[in-house]
Amino acid sequence: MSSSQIKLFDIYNKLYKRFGSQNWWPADTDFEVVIGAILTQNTAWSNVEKAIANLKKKRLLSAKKLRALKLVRLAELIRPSGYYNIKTKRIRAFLDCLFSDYNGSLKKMFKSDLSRLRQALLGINGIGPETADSIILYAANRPVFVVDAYTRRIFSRHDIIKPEATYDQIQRFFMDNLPLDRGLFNEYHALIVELGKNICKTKPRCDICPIACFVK
DNA sequence: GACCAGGCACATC
DNA sequence: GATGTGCATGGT
Repeated sequence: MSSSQIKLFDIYNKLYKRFGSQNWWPADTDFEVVIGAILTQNTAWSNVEKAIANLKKKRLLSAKKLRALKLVRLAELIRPSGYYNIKTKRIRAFLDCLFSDYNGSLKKMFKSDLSRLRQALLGINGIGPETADSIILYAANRPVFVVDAYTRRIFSRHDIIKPEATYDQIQRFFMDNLPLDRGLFNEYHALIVELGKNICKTKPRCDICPIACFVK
């Protein structure tokens, strides 16, 4: 094993030991994962939960129901998640793609091979690499590594990646140095988020960041 | 009241 | 290609 491989396994093991299984994604259906992935863009999950709860309460959390909903009504329901006007358009854009290209069926959409699925998702306005990969990993159950702000912050602080590395470069680093295991990728990303939520809020904390005791 | 959160698109240079 | 800005609510 290379030193990068050893480091990534070591960090994973330490995170798992510290935080345990995260059981991601917190959703009842694949469609809920998709909506949650869009709603959580640059947003605290606690706010997303309120928006999802609104949709669930009205029994609207399905592709068909949401598609039939007026945009102002959708915006009103997802309001607690913030950026609600933009997110309304993004959800709509996803649904447009889902219905025009896959007959409204997530199952059909997820059947295409991994790179075609990723390209299709990235082609939707409002779905960038992290949202696309979250959908692919946590809804389509395919092995892609999800990179987020915490991943960059934590791993660059520990000199494992460069802070200026692109999304694709960081993703490649993880996927080149870990087995392509969707269970592992699922848990690893969730653990990184859990660590980030707990301690890695602002840059100046780096020196006293408790992650040091996990990594070093 | 400031700062942040599981991003992304778009404008401008 | 790099850098800056708008989008918005709710918790600390």
